[in-house]
Amino acid sequence: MSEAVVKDNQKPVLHALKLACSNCSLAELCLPFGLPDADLSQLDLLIDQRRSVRRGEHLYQAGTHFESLYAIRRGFFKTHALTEDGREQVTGFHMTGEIMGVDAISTDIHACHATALEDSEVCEIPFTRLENLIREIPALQRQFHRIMSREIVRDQSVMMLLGNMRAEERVAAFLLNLSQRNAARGYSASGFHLRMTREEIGSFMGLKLETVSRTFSKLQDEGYITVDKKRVDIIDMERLKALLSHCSPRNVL
Amino acid sequence: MSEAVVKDNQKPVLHALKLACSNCSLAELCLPFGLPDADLSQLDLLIDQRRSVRRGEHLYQAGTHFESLYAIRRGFFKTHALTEDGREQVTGFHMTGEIMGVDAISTDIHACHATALEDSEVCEIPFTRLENLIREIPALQRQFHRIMSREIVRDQSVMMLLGNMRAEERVAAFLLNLSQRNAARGYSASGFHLRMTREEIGSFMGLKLETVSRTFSKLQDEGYITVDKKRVDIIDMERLKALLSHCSPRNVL
DNA sequence: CTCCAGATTTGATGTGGATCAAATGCAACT
DNA sequence: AGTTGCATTTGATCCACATCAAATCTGGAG
Repeated sequence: MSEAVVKDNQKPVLHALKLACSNCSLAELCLPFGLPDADLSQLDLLIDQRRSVRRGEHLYQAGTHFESLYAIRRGFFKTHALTEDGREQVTGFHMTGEIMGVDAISTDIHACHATALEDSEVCEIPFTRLENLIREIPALQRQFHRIMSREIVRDQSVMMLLGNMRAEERVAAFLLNLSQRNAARGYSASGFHLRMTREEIGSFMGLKLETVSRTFSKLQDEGYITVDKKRVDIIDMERLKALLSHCSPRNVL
Repeated sequence: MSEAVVKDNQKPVLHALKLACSNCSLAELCLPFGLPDADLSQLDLLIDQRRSVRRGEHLYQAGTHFESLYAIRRGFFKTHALTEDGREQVTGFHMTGEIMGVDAISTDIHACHATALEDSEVCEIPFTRLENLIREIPALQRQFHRIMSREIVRDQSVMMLLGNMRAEERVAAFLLNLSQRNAARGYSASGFHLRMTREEIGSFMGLKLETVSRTFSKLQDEGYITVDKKRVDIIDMERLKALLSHCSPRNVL
């Protein structure tokens, strides 16, 4: 679908305007981090396609052939897998500047689905060409390795969460994690709009949707947060963090 | 500290004999997979140090500076982190041919401890030099990316396990995983010796040690396996796999 | 606007695994 | 052999969360 769009003639103009990593504000969260301008423009050449994905549509599906990584330019995604009996397990939530698809490198097949939770745009990064460029630019190589490693650390702290924490702690950790990631993008750390349903939160955190809902209510009653459907405001950040103090030295989700 | 070890006694002789990736039987599980001989010898040059780690000793500790990855030449390790209140969470078990330490790339600080569960030997791979070599050898680059990606996939399937499965299923999945990895190394898929305690298994699987013990007993009573302290034999592999049939990811669309 | 399917909240009840407790087994000592 | 300290097993009880159920809310389609 988006292939057709790219080939249109007027595209190259938009192209130069919109696609360049060199003028992307997300640079320091994304692949270009730490690159000098000269190298940045090489990265620009690599990303010759952008895709927009409407809310509810998938960016890729589990089982399909892997060719590209995707950097989120705008929007919000979940990655998820289905079990044989049809239940779904959410494996992550992803926001602007984050790279999706690295799990597929090991087998050349996507291990999970990626679905937009709001209207989104991604930069498509052909992986073979990225590997070539990585060999030319040490700083890009280092940043790419960091991104993969960060994903491993992130997954391992989710493992700790699922293995050790009770419901209240899990939800607190989840909210604090969203808060931090919002802050890193220049948005409010204390108030935000949830893009996912209670069920998706529960799936990610190993809880049932009813438990997520009850826990939100409980945290609200106890003055940690206010919740109004998808809107969450953290009222007492310190106390919320204190809920987790005994769970982990550093690696909180 | 490891520098000191290298200096003592007869070590350098063993060195030349045993260190070469080129004659290492683990090659296809490890970094050298797919490399032509010419490139292999370059990899040999990189690995100029081997460390032996006695049972119970750590290979590295969380919080220490990261310099090298480690390939397990012989032995068995756990990686684990401590929570503030002193509980430990096991984040993985690692056997011959596997690479440890990739989680530290993101921050240059080790995110977890690595402790030998039996007397072991590892090849130390200085990371900066590995990155240099990776830029020279595309096949090595690809294999390294696969290894990182595989770790991500592995962690995500543990997340699914912790989020979805009941105790019996978790233990079955754990045993089947060990079985597969043994088989991949040319050992028996049906019978093996557990290197870790019930408590460590429980920590990894999000269960208490008593639950692990009870579940072993239950699986034995029902004819799936036999357990005699650390020795486990899988009696009915098919039925054991069937326990998981409805949990496994369905990658078809 | 109304209608309707899905999302959320809240209550009542059940249960799997945690917790508490105690006996036994086993390896490394002396 | 006896002692010590940890690992394991097994039983009894408890509780956090799942499950079942129902009411309410919400947003999108017509």
